[in-house]
Amino acid sequence: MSDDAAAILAALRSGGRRITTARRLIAEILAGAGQHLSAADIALSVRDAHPEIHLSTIYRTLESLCAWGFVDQVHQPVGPSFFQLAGTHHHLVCQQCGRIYDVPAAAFDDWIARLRDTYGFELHLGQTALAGRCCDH
Amino acid sequence: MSDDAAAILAALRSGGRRITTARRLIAEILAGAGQHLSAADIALSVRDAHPEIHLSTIYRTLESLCAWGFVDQVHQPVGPSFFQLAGTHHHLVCQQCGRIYDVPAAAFDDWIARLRDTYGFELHLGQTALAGRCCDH
DNA sequence: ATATGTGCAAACGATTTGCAACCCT
DNA sequence: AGGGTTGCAAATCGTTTGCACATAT
Repeated sequence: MSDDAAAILAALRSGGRRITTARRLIAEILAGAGQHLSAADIALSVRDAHPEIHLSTIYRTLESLCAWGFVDQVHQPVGPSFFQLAGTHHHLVCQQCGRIYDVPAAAFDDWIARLRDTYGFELHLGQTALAGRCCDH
Repeated sequence: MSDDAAAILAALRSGGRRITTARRLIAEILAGAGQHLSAADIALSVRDAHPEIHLSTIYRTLESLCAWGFVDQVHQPVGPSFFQLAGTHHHLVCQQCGRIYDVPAAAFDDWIARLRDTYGFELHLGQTALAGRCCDH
C-alpha cells in the first residue's frame, strides 16, 4: 500500500472515522493509480476485487473523503467529475482530445490576485478544470 | 422587438434559415431580458404566450443559435448552463450565492497569452463560468 | 450495543434522441 | 412539394437519496 493511502487511513483512524473496505480500496486506488479518475473509473477498478461495492457507495465514500479534505473533486465543463488526492495543482482540459494537463497552482497566483483586487472575487480553481485546446489541436 | 433580436432574425433569413415561432421568441427573450438564463428559464418565459413550445425545442433552438454563432452556451461547474447573446465578456460565478458576474474578455488576455506561451494551451473562457467567492461572501 | 456505512432500487436534474406530424419557404 | 422543424415520449448520463440491513468500533 502506498504511503499516501496509509496516511489517509491513519488520519481516518485517529479522527475517529471507520475504516471500511470501500474506503481502503478507494484510498489505494486514488493514491496508486494515475490521476483523473471518474467515479465510474474507480468503480471499475474496485469491481475486480469487490464486485459487491456499489457505485453509490463509491460516490458516498468520495464525498466523505472530499469533505474531510483528503480528496479533491474536479468538475469538468462537460462530462463527469474526476477525483484525486487533495493537491496543489490545477487542471486544463482539452475540449478536442479530452486530455487533462496539470499545472502548479502557483502559476495562477497573480491572476487570482488581480481578480481579487479588481473585482473583489476570490477565484477557486481547485474544483474546476479550465477548458481549451491543447498544443496538439 | 429589440435590435439584437431583429438582427438575428435578419441573419437567419439572409442565411436561408427558417424563421419559426420558437426562434423568434427565444431571440427576443435573449435579447430583451436580463442575462444568464437557463433553458428552463427560457421555457418559463416562452410558456406564457406559447405553452405548446416544448423544452426539447428550446434546447434544439439554442443549439442551432449557438452553432450559428448568435448565442453562447456557458457551462457552470455545477447546475444548468445558461445562454446569452454571443458576446465578449466572461463569467465569474459565486459558489455561495450563485450570482454571476460579467468581466470584459480583455481582462483575461494576458493570462491567456501566458498559458499559451508556457503550456501551449489555448484557454477558452467563453463557454465556461469560473467558480469562486464574491466579495459578499 | 449502537452509531456509522452499505447495498440496492429508485429518483433526480439537465440534456439528448427517435420518430411521426407539421409548416416555413 | 419538400425538407427543415417541431411535439412528444422516452432514453441518456452523472449523481443523489430513502430505506432496511450490515458492520466497525
